[in-house]
Amino acid sequence: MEKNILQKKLTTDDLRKIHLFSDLTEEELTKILSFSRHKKAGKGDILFFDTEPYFGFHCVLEGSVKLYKISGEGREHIVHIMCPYSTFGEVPVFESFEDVINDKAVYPINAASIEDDTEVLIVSAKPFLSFMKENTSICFKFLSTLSKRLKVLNNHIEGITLHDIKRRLAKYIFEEFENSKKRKAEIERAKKIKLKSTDSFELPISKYDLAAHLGTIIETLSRTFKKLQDENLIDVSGKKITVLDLKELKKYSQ
Amino acid sequence: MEKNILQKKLTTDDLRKIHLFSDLTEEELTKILSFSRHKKAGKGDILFFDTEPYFGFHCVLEGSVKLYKISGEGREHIVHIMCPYSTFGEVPVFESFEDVINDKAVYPINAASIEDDTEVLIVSAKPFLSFMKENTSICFKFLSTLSKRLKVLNNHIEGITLHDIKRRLAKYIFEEFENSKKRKAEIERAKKIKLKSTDSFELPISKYDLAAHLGTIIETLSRTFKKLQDENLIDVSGKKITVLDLKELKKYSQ
DNA sequence: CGTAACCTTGATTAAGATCAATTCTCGTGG
DNA sequence: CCACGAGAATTGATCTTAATCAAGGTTACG
Repeated sequence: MEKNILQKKLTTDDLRKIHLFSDLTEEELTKILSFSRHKKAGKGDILFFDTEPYFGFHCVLEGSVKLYKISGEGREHIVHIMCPYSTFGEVPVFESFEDVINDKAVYPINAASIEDDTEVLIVSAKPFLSFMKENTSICFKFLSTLSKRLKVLNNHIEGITLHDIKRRLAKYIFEEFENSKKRKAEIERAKKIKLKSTDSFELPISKYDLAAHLGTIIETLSRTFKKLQDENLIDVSGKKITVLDLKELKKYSQ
Repeated sequence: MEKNILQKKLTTDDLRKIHLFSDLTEEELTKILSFSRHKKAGKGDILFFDTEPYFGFHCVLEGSVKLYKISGEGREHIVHIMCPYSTFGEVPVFESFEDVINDKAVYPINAASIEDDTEVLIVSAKPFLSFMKENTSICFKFLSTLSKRLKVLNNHIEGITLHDIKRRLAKYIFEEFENSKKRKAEIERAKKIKLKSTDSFELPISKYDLAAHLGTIIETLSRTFKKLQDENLIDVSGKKITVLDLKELKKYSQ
C-alpha cells in the first residue's frame, strides 16, 4: 500500500467546497489549482512554524489543525482550531504585499495537525496575489473571513482575561454542544435519516489541546471538569460529555 | 465660546490623511464625506458599546480611543488603543453584509475616548457598502488593516497567556520607547529641526488604562514598575519613563 | 489650601501552576 | 486471552503569582 499511489489528485470540486472559492468559475478554480499543492499530515505533524519564511496560505481539507504559540518555557497556547474548509495563514498575504513579493514575509504563528490523516491545500502566495488583482470579488470573501476571525479572537481575549477557567470551560462545552447539534441536524438533512437524539457529544480534541486552548494546563482542566460535574451541569466519561442542565450551563457560561 | 460654532467643517484633506482613503480621488472622497459625520468626545466619553446596534465604522482624527471589554464584575480589559488616522469598528461591515443591510449588526466591543478633545469620523455603513462595490481597490486597504490587526491581537494573546506581567510591561515599554523615537524622528524630518536626544518618553495613556491593557490591575502594575526600576532597567517618575538599559530591556521582553 | 483623582505600599487571600505519585486506558505482542 | 507498557488522565500536596482589601501618600487644579 504505497501512500503516494493512494494520494488522490485534487480537483476543482474539492476547491468548490472551500467557502473562499465558492463563487469562482471552473476556469478560475483550475488556475488556482495550478499553483496549489496538496499535503497529508499525521497527528502532531507541523505544517509551519512561527517566523518560518512564508510560502502561502493553507486550507484544511480533512482532519483538523491547531494554530498555536509557544512560550520560552515550552508552554503552548492554542489560539485557533481549524476545521475542514477553513483557511489559515492568510494574514501575511495582505499584511504586506511587498514583503510577500520580496520573500521577506514569515508565518506569524505555529500550525500543526491534531488528527491523523489530516489533509491540507497550500496555495502559493505570489501567483495568488496576481490572481487576486484580476479577481477582486474574492477580496470580499477574505474580508469576511478575516472579520470573523477578528471577532473570534476578541472573544477569546475576553474569555482569557475576564473569566475564570470554570466559566471558560462551561462556555466551550456549551458552544461545542450546540455545534454538535447543528452538525447532527446537517447529517440528518443530507442523508435523510433520523439519528437518535442525545444530550452527549464527543470532545473533538484531546484534553491536552483543550487545556492549551483554554489557557490552562491539563491538571487544572481535569479538576475543573470535576467541579462542573459536581454541580450536576455535565457528566464526563473520557471524551464523552453529557449535558445535564443546558439552561444552567448557558447561564453560567455568559 | 460656543462649541458648535468652533466645530470645524471636515474636508477631503482630512480624509486623505487616513491610510484607508489615501489612494482615493477627490470625487470619491467627497462622496464618502457625504455620508460621514464628525464627533467630538471628552476623556471617558463612550463612542459605542458592545452589542449596541451598528451604525458604521469610526476613525480617530485627533486624540485616542480605547477598545475594551468588561467582565460581569466590572473589570475592564483594553484590547486596542487607537491613535489618529486608524479606523475601528469595521468588523461588522464585512462580517455579514446582510446583517448590516437589515440593521441586525451590532458593535462587537466597547469604545471610549481616553483623551480630552478627541475627534472621530463616523462613516455610515450602508452607503459605504455600496460605495465599496464600485471602488474595490479600497478592499485591499481594508485587508491590510484587518491583517495587521489580527497580527497585533495574536501577539496580544501570546503576551497575556504565555508571559508574566513583568515581561508584558517590559515589552510594552520597549515598544513604546521605540515608537517615541520614531515619532521624534518624524517630527525632526517634518519640521527640519533637531530635538535634543533623550532616553525618556511619556506614557501616552494613564496607568489605569495601561494596567487594563496588560491584563492586570493598577496595584500590580505599580509594583511591577518598581521591580523593573529596582533592576535598573528603567526609571519611573510619574508618566515619564527613562530607559536605563535598552539592551537588557529588549532581551528581557522577548 | 482643600479636595478629588491618581498612585503607591502593605497585608492577606485565592486561583491556578507546579511537582509528584497513582490510576486508567488501550494497543501490542506473547 | 492476558500481560505489559506507554501515553493519557486523575488526584493530592505545595508553591507562586497576582488579585483583593485597606490605608496612606502625591499631584493637580480650582
